[in-house]
Amino acid sequence: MPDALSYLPVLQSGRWFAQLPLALSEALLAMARVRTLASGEVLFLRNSPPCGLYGVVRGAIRISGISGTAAQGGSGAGVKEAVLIVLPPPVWFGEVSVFDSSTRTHDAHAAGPTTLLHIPHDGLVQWLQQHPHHWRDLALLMADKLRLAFVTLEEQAVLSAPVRLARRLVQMAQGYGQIQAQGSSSRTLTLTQEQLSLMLGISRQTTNGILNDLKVRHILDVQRGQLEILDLPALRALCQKGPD
Amino acid sequence: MPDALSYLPVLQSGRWFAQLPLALSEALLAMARVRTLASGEVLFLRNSPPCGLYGVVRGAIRISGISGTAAQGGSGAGVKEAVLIVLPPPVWFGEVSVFDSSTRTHDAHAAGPTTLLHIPHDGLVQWLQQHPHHWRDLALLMADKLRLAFVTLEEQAVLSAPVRLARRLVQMAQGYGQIQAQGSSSRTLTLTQEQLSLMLGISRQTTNGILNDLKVRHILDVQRGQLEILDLPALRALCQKGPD
DNA sequence: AGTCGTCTGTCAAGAATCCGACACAAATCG
DNA sequence: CGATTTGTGTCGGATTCTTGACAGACGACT
Repeated sequence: MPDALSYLPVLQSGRWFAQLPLALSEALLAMARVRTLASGEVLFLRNSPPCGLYGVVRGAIRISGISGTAAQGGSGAGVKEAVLIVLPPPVWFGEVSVFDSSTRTHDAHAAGPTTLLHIPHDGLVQWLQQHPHHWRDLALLMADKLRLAFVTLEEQAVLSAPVRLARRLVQMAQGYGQIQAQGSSSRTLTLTQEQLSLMLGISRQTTNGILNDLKVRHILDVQRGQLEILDLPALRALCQKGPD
Repeated sequence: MPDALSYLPVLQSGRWFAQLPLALSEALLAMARVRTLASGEVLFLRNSPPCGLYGVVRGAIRISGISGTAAQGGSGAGVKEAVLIVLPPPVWFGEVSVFDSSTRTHDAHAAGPTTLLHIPHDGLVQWLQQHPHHWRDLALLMADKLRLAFVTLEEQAVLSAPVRLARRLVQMAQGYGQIQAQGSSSRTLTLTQEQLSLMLGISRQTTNGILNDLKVRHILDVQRGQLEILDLPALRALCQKGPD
């Protein structure tokens, strides 16, 4: 089991972590426990008590609203799963419960084999009580997410499905604003079309149609369970309103 | 000009403010400046620098954004305004910028004659630096909003328009979870149908249709520029999935 | 190798929603 | 007071999206 320190390079590529005061980032690493999850394994479920802060260092975590991985196609009352987001490295999450000690609002599953750093709740809170000005640093994580949520909410209300899809892909490629350096103009996203459709609140078929269109235009490469962005500038251009 | 203290009863009805440690709530009141706005007046605009924290004590503040494509269509194509939310007393807002000192993500206008308490940015930050464990208390405001945003995001993706409308009305009637005591089973909301439609991301016509349906069923009273909830339990019942 | 489950591609029917248009009522304002 | 603006009610056609269904492709497992 590798030490938390060995993931420092990954973590440093994240905007939030990289900007932390040394005292806090070192304390986080010192308190961190490395945890690995198999694909699909549950990290926590809705309404479970606060368990601390997590940082993704490998794989991804799927945050979803209504659990239902039973995979029964069944034609009955479709209990739709609402995937909120799929978090890639080096994103940190779970901080809301650290602040208000309230229960989780969503389920968290591993999307593929995943490695996390886990900062247990009690230890973190105790440390913060002794170093209270770092509450602000932790709160910056919430501030980022709140801004992101506002943007997403606004887009959802105003933009058409194809544009929303394009924007989401761009956001994901940039680690939801958390990845600092990039340089590479292409990037591979590991998720199924169905997961993507659930994130956008549209049907799988519609998603498939839009994806195909992007594929024909050589903007994306679509493969089983993953998407590769071939032409990021073109994708960005589609993020404006113009449908076609 | 009344003193900030005179608004204490209103403020105390809010969940967040009421639960604050005395030291913080007293400091807020001491730093607060009372500010009144005429209907439609601008409080701040997107991209403006952080100006501090605000608490609504009378009237309401409309938080809105515009899908910012700066494209001036020759045909005068609609620049859609996306209303995020209309904040009634005793809601506090503007805290995100206090944490990250970054610019505003949205426009804030007065929806009707409005009175605010304004805690200027610099003074608040300075005070918090001297009492750093209160950063956490302020962060609770963000935690509440993040939870609310997550729920809204999920609803937007999964629920039908009529259900979303019902839920939004219920939420508004409860001050988005910020109003503690209630008791009154009816409540008047001051907003136009168009604003409501923009909040939900549906067209005015669709909104009008749903509203009419609720009116016929004596759940709502619909008047020019305002809605009155007549039957809150019935409205709550509609918040489940069943369309009709 | 063969089987099975998942993911993808595609179709057509039908529902929901949007859009432009228009009439009308209520507020606002000179 | 009449003129203008703003908000509401309503229509029908165009558009988008959903639903359900099915076939093929790929990967995993025995």
